[in-house]
Amino acid sequence: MKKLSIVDIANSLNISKTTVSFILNGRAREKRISDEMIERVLKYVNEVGYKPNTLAKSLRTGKSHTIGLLVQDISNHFFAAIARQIEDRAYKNGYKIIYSSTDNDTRKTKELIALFRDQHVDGYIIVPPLGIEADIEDLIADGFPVVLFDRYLPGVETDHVLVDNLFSTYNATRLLIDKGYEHIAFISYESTQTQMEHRKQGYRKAIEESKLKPNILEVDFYKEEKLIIEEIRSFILNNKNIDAVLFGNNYLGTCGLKVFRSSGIKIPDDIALISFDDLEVFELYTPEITAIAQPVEAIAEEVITILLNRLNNVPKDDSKQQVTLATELKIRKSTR
Amino acid sequence: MKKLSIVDIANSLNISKTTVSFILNGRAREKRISDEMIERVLKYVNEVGYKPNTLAKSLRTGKSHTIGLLVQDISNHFFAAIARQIEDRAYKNGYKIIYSSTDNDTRKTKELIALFRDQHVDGYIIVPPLGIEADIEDLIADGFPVVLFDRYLPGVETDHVLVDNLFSTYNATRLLIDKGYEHIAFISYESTQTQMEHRKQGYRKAIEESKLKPNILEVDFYKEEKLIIEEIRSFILNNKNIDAVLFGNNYLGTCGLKVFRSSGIKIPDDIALISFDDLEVFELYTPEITAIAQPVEAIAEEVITILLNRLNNVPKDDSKQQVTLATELKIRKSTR
DNA sequence: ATGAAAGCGCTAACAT
DNA sequence: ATGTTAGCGCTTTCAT
Repeated sequence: MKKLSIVDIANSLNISKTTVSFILNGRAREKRISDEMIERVLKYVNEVGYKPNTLAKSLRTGKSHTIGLLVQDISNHFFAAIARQIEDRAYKNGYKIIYSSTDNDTRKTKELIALFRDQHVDGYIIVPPLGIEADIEDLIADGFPVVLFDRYLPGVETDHVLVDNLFSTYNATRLLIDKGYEHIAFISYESTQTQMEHRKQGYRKAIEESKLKPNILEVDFYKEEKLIIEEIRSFILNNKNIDAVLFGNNYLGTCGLKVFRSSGIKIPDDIALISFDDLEVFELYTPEITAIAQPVEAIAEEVITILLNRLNNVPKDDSKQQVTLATELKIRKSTR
Repeated sequence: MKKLSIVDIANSLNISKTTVSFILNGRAREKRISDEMIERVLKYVNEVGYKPNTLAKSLRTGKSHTIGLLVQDISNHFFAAIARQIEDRAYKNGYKIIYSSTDNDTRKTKELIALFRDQHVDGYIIVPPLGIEADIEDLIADGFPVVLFDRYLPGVETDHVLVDNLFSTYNATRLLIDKGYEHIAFISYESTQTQMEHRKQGYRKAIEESKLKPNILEVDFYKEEKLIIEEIRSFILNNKNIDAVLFGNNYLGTCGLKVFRSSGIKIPDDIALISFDDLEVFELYTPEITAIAQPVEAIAEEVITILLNRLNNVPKDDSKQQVTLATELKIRKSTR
């Protein structure tokens, strides 16, 4: 059973392929094609199970109905959960997703963007690493819709959806302060990415407002887990006065859990703990871990809605859509 | 800056596009094109940053260098972790991934396969729901490489990579029996999918060998979490004699944890617990949960290797590649 | 050793 | 109201 083309359909019906094309693309009315013709074509097409060749269509129209999704790491639950939602909405709207993990690696990301362009991707959803500014600007200059999330690129005007990182850590730190903790550490990455910067600023703001002393550990993102754990461990062990720790993301939070558990540090009696991002493990841990939950569904929803609107040229106006969502501090048992 | 085509290159160089095409596709030698010509073209192409249009190439060659990946749910860690590895290897070998989650929904999967075919995907990696046999057979009949994993479709000859489900649960159940548990329940899905069937059989075999009584709860896969939790809870509460439970997968395992925790059931004192699949939460739970760990990396590695070989027509022989990997029973503290 | 030209399947401007 | 035809950018056969 060879694959049918539009010409085969036209020949079988003794009409021109133009007519078939118009009918198939819903432009029959506009072209004033007779109802019976429409009926006949549709019926036949359906009967023989004809499917237009999307590749040929894309080549002709320049649209691929494909969205490129670049997250930091698809195996991290935060990104996987968002990818899942985006995928759902995209497929429902006739878009396929091609995706990849950037590993926060600028070079890899550059290559990936080139690959996606090459593939005639219609729109981009990107969790941008640093150093990718120019590539994003090129994309935009060439008229591609791109929406960033989780972080943004200062100086690059794009659509993006973020959470209120600064307030989130400010709020969490305040909780700790209000509970009477006085030596609160913040553990994060050596990173100037906006989300991490803002989380640090939120922490600092609360600490300084209360005339406490900030104590920050920034680990190397690219180190392997074992080494990160050791770094955290020696930080904790060398700063005996620490009575509470705020972790900058879910990964660091679980690393912290591993450190405390293996070092026999009791939560919250010895040290209190709050982590950015919520995870099932935080809910199920003993004691349950207080966490800053990002609104995963809302983020995904905003991202894909903005992109789909751009793809359909709505809104007509050119102003960038930049939304900031609130997080929820889930207060559990990891603070006294 | 308009995108350059092969014709532009040819014109600028005052040669024919055929020559350019041959050189670009490494067929210059074979066509005995002069070294200086090759040099000149390559240099120019590089200079102006020309990239061939993959769409046009695909239309012409029928190859898209795209792999379709259909997992049950990309937000489940087991699938996300595998997807991640597959993605890495695929990109390294010049293949893009387009993916989607099937939700174990036959209709959705059928549509997705149709969409992928339509998109001229070169090869398929599928976690098949039931009822998809005919579609898979069509794919194979039409010459597409397809490799299944996690489960297979009895009666359909394909490449696949599985784990030794039967032995895994047999082994885990034996552990429980050896420790003296006598009322061991197995909680799984109402499902005739091979992986679930085999897990059940392994459990049964161990139980029957020891003249114990099997006690199985099978919940509805499609129910929402809350209801599944309630179902598990009432099962446990109505079977007071149960002293150990084996869960059929990671999702069910965490549901079990939630039930025990909220019902005040102590692990392992009141009930022992083992779960299929390993998860960070099992490692960090108090007590640490004994689990059957699947070799995630090995699975991904096998899957993509088999597919890539097929795509490159290696091995030439037609016999199906079917591999079964061993799991590892990580004995921790959830049994006495 | 290099080039002309057909054709992959589709859309759309331009006839009629 | 329907058809003719010229591409989209590429590969590849056939000619020279």
